[in-house]
Amino acid sequence: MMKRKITLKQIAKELDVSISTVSKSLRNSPEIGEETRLKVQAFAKFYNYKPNNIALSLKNRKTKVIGIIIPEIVHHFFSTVINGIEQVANENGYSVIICLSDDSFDKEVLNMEMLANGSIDGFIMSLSKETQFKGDFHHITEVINQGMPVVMFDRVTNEILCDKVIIDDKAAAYEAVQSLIDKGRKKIALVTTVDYVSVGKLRTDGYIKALLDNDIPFNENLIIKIEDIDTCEITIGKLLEDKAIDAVFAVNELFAVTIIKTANKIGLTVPKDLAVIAFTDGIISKYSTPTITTVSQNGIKMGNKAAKMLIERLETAEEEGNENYKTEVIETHLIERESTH
Amino acid sequence: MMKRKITLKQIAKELDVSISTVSKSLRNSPEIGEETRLKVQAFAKFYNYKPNNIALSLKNRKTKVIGIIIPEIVHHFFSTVINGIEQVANENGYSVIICLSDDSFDKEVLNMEMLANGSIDGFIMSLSKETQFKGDFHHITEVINQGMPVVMFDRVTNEILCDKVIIDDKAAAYEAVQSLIDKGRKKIALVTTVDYVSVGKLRTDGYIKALLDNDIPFNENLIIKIEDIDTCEITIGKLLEDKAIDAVFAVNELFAVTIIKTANKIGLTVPKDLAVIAFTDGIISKYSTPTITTVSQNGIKMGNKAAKMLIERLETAEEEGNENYKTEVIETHLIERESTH
DNA sequence: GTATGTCACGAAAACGTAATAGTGTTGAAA
DNA sequence: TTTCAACACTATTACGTTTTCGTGACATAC
Repeated sequence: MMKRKITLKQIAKELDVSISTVSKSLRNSPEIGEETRLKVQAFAKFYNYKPNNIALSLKNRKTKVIGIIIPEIVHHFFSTVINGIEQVANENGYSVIICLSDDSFDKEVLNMEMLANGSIDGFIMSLSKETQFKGDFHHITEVINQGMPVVMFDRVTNEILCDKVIIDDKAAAYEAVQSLIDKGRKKIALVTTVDYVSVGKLRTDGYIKALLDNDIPFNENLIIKIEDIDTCEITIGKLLEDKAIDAVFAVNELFAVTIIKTANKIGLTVPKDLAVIAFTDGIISKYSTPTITTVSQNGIKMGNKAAKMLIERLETAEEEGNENYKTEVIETHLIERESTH
Repeated sequence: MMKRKITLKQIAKELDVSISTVSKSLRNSPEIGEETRLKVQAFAKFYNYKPNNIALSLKNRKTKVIGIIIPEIVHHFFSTVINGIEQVANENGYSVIICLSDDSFDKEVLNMEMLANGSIDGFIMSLSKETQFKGDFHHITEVINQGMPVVMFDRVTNEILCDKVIIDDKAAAYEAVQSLIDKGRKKIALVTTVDYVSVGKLRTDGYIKALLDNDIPFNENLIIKIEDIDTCEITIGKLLEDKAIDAVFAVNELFAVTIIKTANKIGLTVPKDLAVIAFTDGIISKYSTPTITTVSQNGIKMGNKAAKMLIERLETAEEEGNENYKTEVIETHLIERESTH
């Protein structure tokens, strides 16, 4: 009971050989005679010897660990991305260490500094709201300058040069709004977030472009920006009652489901009176009543791709200066459900 | 550009003192003269010296990292628990490394072995379905025998002696069913999972006990066990049509929402014709139509507690044999919503 | 019989840190 | 003048690996 893991040194002592001999035996070095080699291997197997990861990390100057920094984890999209990252990480012998920024700049910085001191080989991250708001990215520049690769996904910034994985938010929003127009909807509102969240802005752009391309006048009053989900019902109620709209494009499914519930209270039927379409395909859309048409945002693929890019960069001899950073765009598509039927 | 992190050795060389002097200066040792100390500190600050975590881990024989093994992460309850763990871990200077078992025994074993080789100080885990089915826990016994503390949560087993955090599944199920009875429901069905998932069994026990305590005959035909969520609609439909039940207790919210949707199709109104109550308070229950009454299963608290117990055990001098393992029970309560009104 | 080579293994360095145990210089007490 | 302590620093070890470089013993070649 309570037998600490056995080390090379202990094996060496026990068998009365040198540490080098043990190490070489276990790696099947031809330098070691067969008899000794087999003896060592048998002994090691019996005591279930496994090399110590920390010692290996120190020696090899790499940890085989990927650091993930995301705003929150109780969030369908982000946890899906983690799942995607973990899949390919695991396939390639990497572990993932996860830190949450809680959408706080300070926590993001602290966590990154903590992990950057040798704990991981590279970062995969999505920016916190506060970081995007402040526009301060020095902590990211710093780790990159130290030679630690960073892959950003979803909430990215142009101010940092690194690998990125995103969806074409603008095009996807365009497609969504176009689909509403194709179904004969004329007066389409947009329910979005405040502007400093990069994706929010892009989606707004797509919305506007779709309207204009279809010669529908763009009316600023039909855009409402929500900062706090809990107090948005009044704003949404007003939108629905006053503006006589026949469709809403929401930038996330929480907004969408709130809109539907509010509409029902007012006496509007979805989709007859009001078509609703949402960004971010999550679990709510699938189980809401009516089910909600969404722009799928394939988190798994995004995570897969981000992990692949990071590992690729980690494992190719990093000849300084071949930093041809890529931005991968994950394709989206519309999942048609009841809310726009 | 591309300046690797500076080390004690480099500072020592640069300032022409010994490594020890640098180390001691940075830790404000009185052994070092003020002039030298300040000089070193200034230099270190300028070059943003931070001790290398890996080297510290190797030296101190502890990593300040907690390993988390869970079946899946795209899952409201589990991600909430992670959130709870991360909170207190962070407060105490720990990071979390997360591995997913995908409900596979082999992946669980592999991940644990990987992490157990020095990468972490202790485990927080919830058993995979397959592990519970097989009843094979040797991998857990092994890490415990190596002196690595393990805290299990939610899906636990009696066969392993270690700290545990659970909810009183039986009592909570009892309370839920009792509340249905109090509302005048007589014929209450149970929709649950297959038996080898520990929590499923306990919830069934609570259901039965509540019925019997209220002199309601227990009818085995009113219990249906679902193995695969995707093919359950037929089974559920049959239950609703044939058995003339007036309430359902579902062991998770996915079952609950499926039941409601099926009921609607058949022409039953929830809650008038059918009351529905679910275990596991997640995001679906809150946004479903009607909203679903649930037994809250406070994941944050569970994570908090699990992390506290683990850190407590890690940081108290581990005098061998003071293994008075505890099982903490997190209280639950009913969140009344529309589906049982 | 000397030179060369192979075999089988060991010693030591390196990764970066912290702590224990020295070491040389200075000044003061005896 | 000797002795001892204080001071300010250095050397060394240890954590657990892997790897490079040595080295002694023996055999073969010339």
